[in-house]
Amino acid sequence: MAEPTRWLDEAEQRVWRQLLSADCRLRERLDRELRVGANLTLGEYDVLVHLSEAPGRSLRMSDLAQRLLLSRSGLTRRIDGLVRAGLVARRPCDDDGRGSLAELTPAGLDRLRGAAPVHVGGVRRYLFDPLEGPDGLAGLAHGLDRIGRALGAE
Amino acid sequence: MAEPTRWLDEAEQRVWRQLLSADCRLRERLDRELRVGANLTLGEYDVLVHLSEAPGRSLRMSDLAQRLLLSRSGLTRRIDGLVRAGLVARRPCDDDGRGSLAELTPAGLDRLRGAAPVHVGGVRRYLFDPLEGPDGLAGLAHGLDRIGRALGAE
DNA sequence: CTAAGTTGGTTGCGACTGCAACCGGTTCTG
DNA sequence: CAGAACCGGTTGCAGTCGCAACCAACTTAG
Repeated sequence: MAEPTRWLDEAEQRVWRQLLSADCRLRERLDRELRVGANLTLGEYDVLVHLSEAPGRSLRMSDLAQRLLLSRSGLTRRIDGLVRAGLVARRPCDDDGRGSLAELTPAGLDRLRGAAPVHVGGVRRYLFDPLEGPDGLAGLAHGLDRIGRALGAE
Repeated sequence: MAEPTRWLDEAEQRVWRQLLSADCRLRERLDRELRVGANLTLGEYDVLVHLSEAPGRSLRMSDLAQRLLLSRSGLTRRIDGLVRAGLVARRPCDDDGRGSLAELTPAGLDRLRGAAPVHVGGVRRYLFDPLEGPDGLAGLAHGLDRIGRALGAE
């Protein structure tokens, strides 16, 4: 085999670096806005969103960890913090003695309602407004979809 | 003011989540491949790349930190590791007694040459191959460019 | 029914990061 | 030519993360 390595041309290199940079700065910005506007981390916000969309406003820990692209231990600690803050509660799982459910509390739902406008505003401002245009969104969506499939494959 | 918050529609929500997910998994994958294939972190690789492209294969610490989107303290420690590994050397800055230069060593350049094919292969496999197609790259590039400008503005 | 294997969640540990404080060197100001 | 303000780099500290080890509960095989 020993393929001779097809290097990246100028344009590809620029796109690649822009992707890393844009994403990094985007996360940073949104996290900061969320912290000052709703006293929530982007990661914590993500937990609340996923729980709020789940039936019963609750999810198994492992399930939630997978959706958040987080290790199980990472989720354990993130939930610890949210429990301390009273935004999430742990419940034992009825049909599996090992399991825990993370459940959104009323306070958690309130906090989420306060945070959502801040977050959505940022996403609009930094992501979708700049993409405004005919091919922008569709092209990006298409590309991301195919990248996602490639990542999910092997 | 008190705008009524324009929520994200279904498609926008999907794009946004895919962007976060794709980028997260992409970084993870590339980092892992680089670790096993060249014994380098993605962050360390990034340092070597930037140094190798700089005149004199060296850069001021602050300058480098900015390019890497890293805090100064973060860079100090990343360079610490690379110095211990013999891939980078610190040199005092001639025209400014406070400054330090990070300089790529010959060993660092060798290591970079070994790592580059691994990294480029991954970027091709997970980013550009999936984007193959007429509008894919151009659309994504355009979008990223505008996002970058929006992030850089305020 | 019991023993082995598997799965869900937590904990110890080390790695990495940013912020704030700090120190020496530089530049501005009177 | 001082003294103040500033700047570049490093360090203490706290927060977050993944991996490996662990325990308890479920499942499967004999």
